Amino acid sequence: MAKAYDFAAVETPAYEWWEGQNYFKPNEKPGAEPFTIVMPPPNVTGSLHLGHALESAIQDAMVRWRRMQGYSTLWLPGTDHAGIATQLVVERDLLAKNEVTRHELGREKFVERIWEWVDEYGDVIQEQRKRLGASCDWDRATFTMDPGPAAAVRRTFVRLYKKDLIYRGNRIVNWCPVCRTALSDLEVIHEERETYLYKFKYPIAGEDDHVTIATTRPETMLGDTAVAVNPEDDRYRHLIGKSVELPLTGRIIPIISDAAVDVDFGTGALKVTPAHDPADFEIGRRHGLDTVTVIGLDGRMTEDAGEFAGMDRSDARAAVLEALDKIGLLEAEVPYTQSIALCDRSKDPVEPLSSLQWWVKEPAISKVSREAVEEGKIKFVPERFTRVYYNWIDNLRDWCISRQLWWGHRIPVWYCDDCDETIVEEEDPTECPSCNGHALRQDEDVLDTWFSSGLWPLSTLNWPPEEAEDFQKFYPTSVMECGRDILFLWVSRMITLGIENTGEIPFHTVYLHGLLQDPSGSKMSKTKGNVVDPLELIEMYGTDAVRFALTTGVAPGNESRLSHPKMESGRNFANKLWNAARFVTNSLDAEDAEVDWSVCESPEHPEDRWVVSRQNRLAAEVDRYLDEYQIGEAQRILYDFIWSEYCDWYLELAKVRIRSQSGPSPLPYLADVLEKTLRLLHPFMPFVTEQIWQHLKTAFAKHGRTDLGESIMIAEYPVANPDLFEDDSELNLETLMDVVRSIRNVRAEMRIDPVVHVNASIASDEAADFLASEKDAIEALARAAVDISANSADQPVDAVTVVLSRATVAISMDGDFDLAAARDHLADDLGNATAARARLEGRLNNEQFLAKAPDEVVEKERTRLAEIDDRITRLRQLVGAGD
RNA sequence: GGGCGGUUAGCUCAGCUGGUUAGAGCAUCUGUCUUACACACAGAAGGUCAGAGGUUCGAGUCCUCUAUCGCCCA
Repeated sequence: MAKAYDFAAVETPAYEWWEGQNYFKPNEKPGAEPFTIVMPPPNVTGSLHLGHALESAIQDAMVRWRRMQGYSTLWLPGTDHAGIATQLVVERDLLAKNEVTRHELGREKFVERIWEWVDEYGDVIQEQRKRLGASCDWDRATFTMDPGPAAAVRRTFVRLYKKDLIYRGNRIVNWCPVCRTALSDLEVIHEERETYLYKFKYPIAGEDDHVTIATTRPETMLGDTAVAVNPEDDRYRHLIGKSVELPLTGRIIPIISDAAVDVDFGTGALKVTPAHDPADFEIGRRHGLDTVTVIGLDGRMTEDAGEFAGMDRSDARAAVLEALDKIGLLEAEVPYTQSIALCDRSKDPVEPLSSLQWWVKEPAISKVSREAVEEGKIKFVPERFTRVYYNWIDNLRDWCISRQLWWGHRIPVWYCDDCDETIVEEEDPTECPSCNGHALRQDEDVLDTWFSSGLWPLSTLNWPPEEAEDFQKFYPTSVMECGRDILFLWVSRMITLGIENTGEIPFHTVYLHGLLQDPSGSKMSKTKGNVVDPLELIEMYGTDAVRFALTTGVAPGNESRLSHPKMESGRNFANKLWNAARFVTNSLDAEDAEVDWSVCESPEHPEDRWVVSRQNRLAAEVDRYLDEYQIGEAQRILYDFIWSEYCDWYLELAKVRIRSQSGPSPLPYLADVLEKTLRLLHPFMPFVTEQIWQHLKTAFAKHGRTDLGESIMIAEYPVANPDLFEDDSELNLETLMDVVRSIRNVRAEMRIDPVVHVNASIASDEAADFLASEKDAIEALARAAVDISANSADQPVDAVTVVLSRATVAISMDGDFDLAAARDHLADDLGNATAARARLEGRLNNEQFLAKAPDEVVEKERTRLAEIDDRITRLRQLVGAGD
């Protein structure tokens, strides 16, 4: 093995080999329980970003873990057609290359062009994902515009329409003049901006009086069809029933009373623009007001805006203000912080417009989704998202699903021009069922992209039909893992549509990860220019390191910052593991006698018993954490075990025995524990573990062990054997470590040259025999000449003495050293111990504690008290000895 | 306005059924190329767990309030 781990040479070949071996496919073992994750489909136009990397790392870890446990594991990949995004990308490309607009090209040709684009670039992002080690079944990859998903879309639309859960209606929508389409509420973001609240005087018709209204959107006044006041408002009650002369238009509009008017906002008098404000729209409906549309779909003022017609809406705002000012009707401009609605894609202000769109009756359809969660059929990780989800469900409004785009699933609705019949069917109709006419026109619009992604767990499994093999086997899927930012946009819709279509939940667990931030804690975004390309990071640190950095020490649902030190730490860990393995394989290679593997489950030597015990506890803990979806914690304890126990202690201890060739050989444990630990770690760091495992396999084979199988990724995930948990060995090794550490500490504090050996006299009541058996180890690790006795009375007085919980260590050496300082240390220790004793005693003298605390806790405290008493006795002797 | 979070070492964060003296990585200080690893080793220093109340034998952990930062939905 090379001196350092070279990830660059390993990763791509390993991935290709795995894929070629078909390891990513669900196993066909009879009786194997399925485990399925449906990958959130990235946009076809997208390229891989860190969010995908995080998502892949988590999902791949879950999937690899379950696969190794023997589940018939399926991770389903796919891509999303991403309506607006893709249309814009191709539109720009078209303009740049061919200098034609999509309108010049025409719908049919343009859609063809998008398909060409998708065929050419659509795979890029998933090819990139392979670099992350994602073990998904690529043969099952699905695209949301494929015939399968298209059938799912039609089946669902028609079903919902026939159940009266989808309707077409004229309502206020969020209109993006840049994207030229309606948007759902979820595609609108809100941003606080410093603007002005303007106050206008509207003259009362036929009187020499006026009413002052306040607005943040002056240009809409051209479309006002009433002024509304609150019926309880004494200031304006006398005006109700009168009219005002709408400035700049000359229209006479009524003053009406409506309880919805907030008396405290602005002047308390509200200008009502039913065509351009959702609240006004409702007022207009209640009072039968006219609707005057003054802003068009292109964001320009319409003919009804009179002299302002053709102006851009923002120019019109300035012009209206100027015009009103000129005639003395602009009363005031007050600075005002306003939350404005922006299109999530174009970041342009959304224009509320009244228009005819298709809607899903969300409140009605989503009731079952809430119930599924309430009944515990679907669980959120972390659990707090349950409440977030309820809050969302309880405040739902209808979902606008039609989009004025060309790219997407065309709405399966046809209108008969002969008889006005509306036909909603899965199959394209050839004639009107009502009049048998053929003048059929399909609805021009396409569906919201999220409508088809909402069917993802169904369509990736080839539903419809219900009989589809994959659907039968893998639905409901297991875990839905995605960013918490798409809980409403995506997860809730999958739940709703899954239950609506099949009567069954689409997945039993929703695991939501937090968002990634840059090192300073800012959200990563293209506009900020702080996005990091995961592929660059992979080049720098290796895939395993990047995966490790993304998911270790991160709690589910929490934001995390990614930094270079974190990735360095991951890279260093991979290298550490590599080098430990290098030592093990070298040691195996250097051993002439064949290693006896049969002893692995029955260790004799205390060091071996210890490491086997620790390893088994590790396996148990990792299993528990993974069951609880605590991937970060699982990795943390793996890291700790490998670095701080296996490498720092077991391996160093083993060296001593290998050198001296005395006692039972540590080699079988050195190798076997490493091999099992690699398997435990594999789901998180797939490449380095596979590579090392292959080296181990070769080294094992030389010693007659050939049970390792083809690849670590299809090897069995280790299961803890509680029979091998060993409290005594663990306690003994703790004592050994304490002794070694105490000597090292004294050496460092006394600035003793590393080559100088010191003398250590160790006294211990309980552990003398054990420590005596570890004499070689202690001497080697502490660089000391050691003698061990059961009685501390024999220890030298002119030494630096350290009192440990199960031993007293007296360190002496030639030359000068500061005994007084050492004695001060002891006095401090005694002080601390006495204080700790007082606390313990207080607790144990408390009858409430004795009565109410569990027996084992009380017992533990008693043991501690005995230990501390012992310690205090020994400390007193030493402190006294100096006097 | 409604909802959900965060506040733990200099920095970034773990700490999920309440139970020893609260942990890690990075940074810092001291020493070391000790034959697996300087992407390393050994040692050290560093915290009133935001604040105040409460529940409890026992609170970083549960409850209430306050401060402060953030996110989501209107």
